[in-house]
Amino acid sequence: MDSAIDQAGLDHESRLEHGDHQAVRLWLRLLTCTNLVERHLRNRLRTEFDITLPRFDFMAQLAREPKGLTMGDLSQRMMVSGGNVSGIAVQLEGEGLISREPVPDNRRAFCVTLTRAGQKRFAEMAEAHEAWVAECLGNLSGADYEQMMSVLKHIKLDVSRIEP
Amino acid sequence: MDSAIDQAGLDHESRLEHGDHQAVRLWLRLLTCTNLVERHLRNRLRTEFDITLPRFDFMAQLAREPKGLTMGDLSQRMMVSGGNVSGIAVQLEGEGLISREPVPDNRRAFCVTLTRAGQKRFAEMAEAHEAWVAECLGNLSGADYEQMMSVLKHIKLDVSRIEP
DNA sequence: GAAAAACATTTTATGTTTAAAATATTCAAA
DNA sequence: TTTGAATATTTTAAACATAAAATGTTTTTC
Repeated sequence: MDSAIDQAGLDHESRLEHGDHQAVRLWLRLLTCTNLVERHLRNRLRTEFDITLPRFDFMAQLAREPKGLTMGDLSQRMMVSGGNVSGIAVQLEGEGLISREPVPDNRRAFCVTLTRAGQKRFAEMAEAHEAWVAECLGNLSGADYEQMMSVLKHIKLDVSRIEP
Repeated sequence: MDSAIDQAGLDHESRLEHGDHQAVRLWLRLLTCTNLVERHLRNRLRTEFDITLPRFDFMAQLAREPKGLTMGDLSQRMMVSGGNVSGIAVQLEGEGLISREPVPDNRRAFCVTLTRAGQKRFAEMAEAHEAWVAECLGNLSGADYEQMMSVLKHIKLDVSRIEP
């Protein structure tokens, strides 16, 4: 299991040399932290709902777009490759949680929506998911929260400026 | 390529509903941001050094432990499973970048070290890598940096308290 | 000192992820 | 209108990831 991983202070940050720059230190801590939370959420989704994080993300995107999304939209919003979305869609369709219908005026595209069953299932999962996230990240002051949001937005901008 | 992903403001955060909690907003922004940087670094390592991020991480761990590490140490520090580390080690050994030698007083364990060639190759990559990270995260004030480090450490503690 | 437990690693099976190639459709000129 | 470019998706191949089983080694315990 993960016990070997969780037990000690040995993680990505252990890669540090004395003279490394601030930026590298921050990056490794950011990576460690995000991986930790992501792994936690992934485990809980698997053990409590028998679903993977990508499938949950897929359904989450659809949940807030009742009109449906195309495969391309989903790929973009989930920030993963098209082939990936394609594979997930086949599985979720097989389980009856989503439906894919042709778009009238564009025979290349599919319109993907949550089925009634998919909506119900997602609602249950979303509630639990939100509580788990709050356990991980909910312990911050309002000021800390605002600061993080602001700095992260700044970083996001910097990165997207590099590779257009 | 990734162009479809990089072009717009549509990403994980687009999953948000109006009433969602602070914690979820912060989590999605954290995830988006980390993925963005990670993808950027992965792409540059691939295009400029023809190496994957996991292999780079593997070598980075060894670079700062000239005495070498066991497979278990590497698994722990990289926060991945043992089987995974095993596969990467076979490849890097095949390329002559690392060596695995038996440990005198424990015939179960291997001592993994960078070869001379591995050290040389890693030094080149590390320099470039540090510059790339600085491009992404180097644009923060000292105060922002300190704040981020502190909040992330706090989150890390919170998460590790949940699942022991 | 033998049996049992713990340890370190590899192997196996399964699944995820990505980039790139393939397929099919739509749009824009010339 | 047919050539070519752009779009939307799926398929493919390779790398990566995990859990669980298998192998061999060390330590504990009785």
